[in-house]
Amino acid sequence: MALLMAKADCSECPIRHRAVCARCDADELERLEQIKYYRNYEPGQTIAWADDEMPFVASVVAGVATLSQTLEDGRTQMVGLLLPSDFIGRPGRATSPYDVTAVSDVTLCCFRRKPFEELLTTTPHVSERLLDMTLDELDAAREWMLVLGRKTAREKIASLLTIIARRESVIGMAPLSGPIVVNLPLTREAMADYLGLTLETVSRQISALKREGIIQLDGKRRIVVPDFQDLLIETGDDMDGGLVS
Amino acid sequence: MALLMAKADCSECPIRHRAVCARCDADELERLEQIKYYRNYEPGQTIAWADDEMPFVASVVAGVATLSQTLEDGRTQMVGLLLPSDFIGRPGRATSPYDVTAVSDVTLCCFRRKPFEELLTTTPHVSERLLDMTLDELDAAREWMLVLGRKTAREKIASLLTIIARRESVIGMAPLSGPIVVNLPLTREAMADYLGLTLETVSRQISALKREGIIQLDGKRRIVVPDFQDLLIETGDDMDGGLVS
DNA sequence: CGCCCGGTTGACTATGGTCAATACGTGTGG
DNA sequence: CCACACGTATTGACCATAGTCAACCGGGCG
Repeated sequence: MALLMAKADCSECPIRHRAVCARCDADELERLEQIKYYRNYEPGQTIAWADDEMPFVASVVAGVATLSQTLEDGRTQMVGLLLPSDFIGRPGRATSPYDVTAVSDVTLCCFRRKPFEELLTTTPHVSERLLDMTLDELDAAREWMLVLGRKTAREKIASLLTIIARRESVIGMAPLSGPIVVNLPLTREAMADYLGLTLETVSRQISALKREGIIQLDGKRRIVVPDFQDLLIETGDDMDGGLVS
Repeated sequence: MALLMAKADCSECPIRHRAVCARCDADELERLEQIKYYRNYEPGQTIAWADDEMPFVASVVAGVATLSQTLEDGRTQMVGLLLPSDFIGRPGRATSPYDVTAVSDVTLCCFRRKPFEELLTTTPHVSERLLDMTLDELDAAREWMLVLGRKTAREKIASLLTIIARRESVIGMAPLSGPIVVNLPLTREAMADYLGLTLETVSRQISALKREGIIQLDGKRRIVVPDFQDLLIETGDDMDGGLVS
């Protein structure tokens, strides 16, 4: 279960060097500490409804959350996967056009909106970092557009697994060669919503990849990849990008 | 054909109040003038290849350009449609992961990379505006993810037309009720690349919408929409959003 | 005139969606 | 302790949407 830290010291924070506060010095950190507070959410809990007021912006400290949009008739598309250090909310706007939902136990480091916006104008280290993070998210969204628009179901599944594997490895859990383990916190339905597929197709394609030995299942939510290169080939991407044997 | 302005005065610039320089005062504008120069491109011309060095960042002054990604086997996905006032390039990175292509005659207002990056750190009005524009693009990309992942071919076409219509109306050419005219500068193939479809499917769906009287063609690149509400219904979106009667 | 490019249309196919039955795991209550 | 129910996942049969391949149209230009 999620820690119930009252107001942990920023210098101890697990996302200290990757979140919006990454470039802050001790002085700036102190100003952030003034306006921050933690909140915890349980799996399945809604953090914010689309177009509702959100009194804060926040960093994900632990856990996984999603951003998603839903059409009138129920079709939904996930548009963001929020892992630790990712930022939630838009400065200068009190509502988010997306539903924000906790997928696992989630801990947020929240900042009251108004003071945070003031801080943005007075603290270049924060606004610069936020610009950088936003540009990264824009690149990620555009990469995802390629997946949604042009890849086959099998390639979509492989792409999702490689992206989660890569992000886990950045967070520092595993190297990206040899057999690796991917903890995917998503249900089949959530994967389908992310990939623009139905949950049946997701299930079938995962079964196919398993049958062919490209992945192995260890329970429903843990996937073992014996050879990451094999999985990369299935994504349909340029795979010469980098390592030569 | 595109104007060949040597170094027009910023205060005369058609995108003065919407581009990255929108919030600059006379003083800041002057510093921008120092490092700017114009470049023109012809339809079909490549402005930048993916992963090649770009010595500048730029604002689109006139014309239409696209951002796109291509897989090894030739499948391509457009990930951005650049209209006047849109920004090209990423500060802090010398290459773009996308192909940038002129679709019509294009005029860019270019800034040499290094001086522009220095300006970013010293001129909050520019960096704030850039953050805002980037957040807008992120929202647009995410809206597009919904189109790519969850909409039918017909809904995709309708969505593209409404988006272009909306952007043209912002630029100040037309109201959004009653019969409106959409100038779409894209070939069927470019539309297909944007929508994640084949050009045949684009052609068929446009024919279907025409047959049903929702749109009329005036030449190949000009579309008349007799009733914008009818088109909105075809997008599959929430259409109660706003106007009552 | 004839070619080329962009567009349209048709016939057929394939990929992924729909609907439905079945399996599996976990927590609840008799 | 077992029975059951519920949520999640798998699998199958069938179908619909969009993709493929190919023929044809029409305007502009050498």
